[in-house]
Amino acid sequence: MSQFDIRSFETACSTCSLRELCVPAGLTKSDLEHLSTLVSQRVRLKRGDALIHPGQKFDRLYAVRSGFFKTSLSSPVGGDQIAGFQIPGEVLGLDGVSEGQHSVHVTALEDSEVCVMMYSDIADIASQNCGLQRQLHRVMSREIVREQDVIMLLGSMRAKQRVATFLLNLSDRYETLGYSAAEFVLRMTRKEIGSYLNLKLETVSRTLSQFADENIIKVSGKSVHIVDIEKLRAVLRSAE
Amino acid sequence: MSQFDIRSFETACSTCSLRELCVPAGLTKSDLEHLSTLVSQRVRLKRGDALIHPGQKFDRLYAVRSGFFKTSLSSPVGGDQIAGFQIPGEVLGLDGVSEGQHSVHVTALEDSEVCVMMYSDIADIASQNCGLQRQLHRVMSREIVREQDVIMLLGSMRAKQRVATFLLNLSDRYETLGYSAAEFVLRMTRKEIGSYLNLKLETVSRTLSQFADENIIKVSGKSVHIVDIEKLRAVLRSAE
DNA sequence: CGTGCTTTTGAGATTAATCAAGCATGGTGG
DNA sequence: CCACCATGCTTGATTAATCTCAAAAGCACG
Repeated sequence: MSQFDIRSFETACSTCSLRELCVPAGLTKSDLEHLSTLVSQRVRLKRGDALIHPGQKFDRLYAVRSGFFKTSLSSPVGGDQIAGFQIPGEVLGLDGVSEGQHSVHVTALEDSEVCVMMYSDIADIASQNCGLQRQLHRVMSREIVREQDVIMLLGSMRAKQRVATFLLNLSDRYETLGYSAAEFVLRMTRKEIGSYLNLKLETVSRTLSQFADENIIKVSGKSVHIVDIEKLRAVLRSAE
Repeated sequence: MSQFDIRSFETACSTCSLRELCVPAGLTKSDLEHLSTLVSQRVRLKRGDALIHPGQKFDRLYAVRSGFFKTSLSSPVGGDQIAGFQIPGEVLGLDGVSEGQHSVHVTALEDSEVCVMMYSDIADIASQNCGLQRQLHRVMSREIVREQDVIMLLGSMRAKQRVATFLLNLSDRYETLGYSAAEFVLRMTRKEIGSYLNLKLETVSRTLSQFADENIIKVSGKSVHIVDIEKLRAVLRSAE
């Protein structure tokens, strides 16, 4: 993917503002020194650029440094299904380890930057460094658990509950990053939300309008303001 | 879970009939010697026994040696959602690595046996043995990809396509184990199939009957005979 | 300051859920 | 070994949730 603007290495993991949320989380200072040799480069992407596409050879992992990504799967039935949205601190490319090539499509939804880690380097360093090995396992397992959450979202909820879960999840993750949990901008379209939640875009729009009518949220285009987070949580418990 | 019948170690991985389908797949002979020290014990479970329950401390992984399992998630909305079925050669417990405790429920659907591998042993050995480290990563990544398949199943298919996908997937996996791809016994109830596919049991039953009417399969209770696998595959492509 | 894409909203169609009844199956005890 | 009971399965009729089709309004970008 040589069309990208490649920046030389500037910030070490040990001084990165994301270090507590990203791969370095929980590593000791000496582990971190090992890790820092790992990030071989950074890549900048413009909105709409693909970072990973199906069939692409796997040899590296990415950590989102800034921006916003979507991960989608191409259905054998036709069409794409969005499996997740990634924000800074989250890792991309883990699907490729098993077969040596990627099965997913990863696209930047806004101008973004990722840190590149060669898998061969990771494997080398992990075998010398227990903490880093453990952390790699944790990152992979976290992805397994995250996908289980998506399976539950799709498998056991009504439209209102899906949209509520989606908003609460985004809110949590933005809060973890130090942003407002109550106000944020949706980086994706209604259609993309629908693809993720297995709803049509009209249903997403209607559900958001309904939440607004009930004074749970305020929506204006892509900006969302969660007015009453308890009511939003209550939607999950409601039977309807 | 000390109520289980624990058998002492009898068969080494290197001579296990599942070695090409299980954790040992792709390892060299010397890797295998390392691996064999890993399987500390076997556990037998009776139908209905729980192997893993939510909140349980994570310290080991399991490989299915014989039998049949279901993995389910408890929904915050209430009720359970089945996230997958596991047959011999498949690995259980990977969700626990990230937080040190399990989030899933794993239950035997028939009398079964699993090989137990302590995670601390795995980590030790993997750091000395590249092949095994790589294989562990592959196993975890395969689980990520498997779950992506479930997300797609739930997110982009109609009832007929879901049931067809379910049958084709089971057929493939049984074939890999050396069993018939055309005839097999469903180990789970219609309700459990429905929970996995996000359909009600009546819909599962109706869809199976419909496939039978169209001479795609023969069904008699829990036994399934795939009569025309091409027609079954064609269901996936059909728009309706 | 259009022009095209996204979003909203409405009305009607469709899929699968729900409710309901009877039938098969498998395990149990006489 | 058979009868019985509990559980699981099938099938039908109706209902509810979401999709589809349609039209207009809002926005964003060139």
